[in-house]
Amino acid sequence: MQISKGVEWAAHACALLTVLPEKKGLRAEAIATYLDVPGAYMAKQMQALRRGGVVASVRGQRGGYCLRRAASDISLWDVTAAIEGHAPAFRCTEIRQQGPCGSDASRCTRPCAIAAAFHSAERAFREHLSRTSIADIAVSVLADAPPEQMEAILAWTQENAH
Amino acid sequence: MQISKGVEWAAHACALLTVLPEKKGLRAEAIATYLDVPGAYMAKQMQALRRGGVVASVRGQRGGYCLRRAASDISLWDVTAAIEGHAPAFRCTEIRQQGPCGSDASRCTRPCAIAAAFHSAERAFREHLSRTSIADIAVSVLADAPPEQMEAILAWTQENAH
DNA sequence: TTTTTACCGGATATTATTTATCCGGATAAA
DNA sequence: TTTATCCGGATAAATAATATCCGGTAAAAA
Repeated sequence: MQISKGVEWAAHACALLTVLPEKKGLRAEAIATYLDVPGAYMAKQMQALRRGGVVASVRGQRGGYCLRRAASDISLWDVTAAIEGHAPAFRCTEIRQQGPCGSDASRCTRPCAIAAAFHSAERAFREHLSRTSIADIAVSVLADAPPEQMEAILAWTQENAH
Repeated sequence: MQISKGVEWAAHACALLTVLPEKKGLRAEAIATYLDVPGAYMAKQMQALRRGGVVASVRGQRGGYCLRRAASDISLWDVTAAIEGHAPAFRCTEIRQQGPCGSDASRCTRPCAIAAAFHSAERAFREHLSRTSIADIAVSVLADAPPEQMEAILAWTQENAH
């Protein structure tokens, strides 16, 4: 039961994009350099974020990525779902229908009690993530940063934004 | 973000063990036959359940597995943790300390905001599973079963219990 | 119009995890 | 002593996660 590290990278990338000047974008390679992660794979995650509607992309020279909505309107669940997909983590293989005492398929209209419990727990997980926005993350990160780091971040983004 | 199917098998196995007569056990191979899953791998999951304190085992001839506590005192989280381990699904790699604007390690006493959000969501997931017991599952399964299936289950367990 | 730069999508390779089997040893009943 | 079972480790195959590369497309700049 592991969450891929692409989710962590994507979340940090979104937090970085919040400090971007209006109407500007950051290249995938620049984001990878900022986070110190492999560029090619980071680019893959950015494409997934785009397909998930989290970020917008501009192609060609002076292209790059920026958030598609206000950071307060993008949740950690949006980011997670974009990278990992919407498929439930618990996969019910209908064991109750198997074996010498298996239930008849026609009788299995209601979901299996075990699957129902896991899906309910996953719903709680999702709702928790849905309540935390990228804006919340960015605020928390910047609140902990000393003034000189804040300046460094702003300077870096100004320098690398397209 | 997948939950291994060993968890599903283990949960069904525990539900089966609830209908076992007092002081009796079921062999790993018998459990596998009942659920119609590979015997060798099912045996592995039963060993994990034992290490996790969920079931007790008796070795030698007429050996087998039985629940270690009352079914109402075993939660789906106990089962999940026994199979998948207690490690959090989200692994923070301290990206905030990396790259050209990374934070100094000495300043990172509080957990990263992203990691904190995921761990909080996971806690909600765990607490949900902790509130569902194997007894709840068993009751729900048996409530849906027609009388002839209930008889078949009881007959099968009587026949295969040691 | 041509060149340059960057995203896009697919193919591919590598590594880790999951799924699955097997075997020798320990244990307890027959 | 024999038989049946769990136990733990080694091993192997299948699947998923991690990572790279390349040809294509789009858009700006020269």
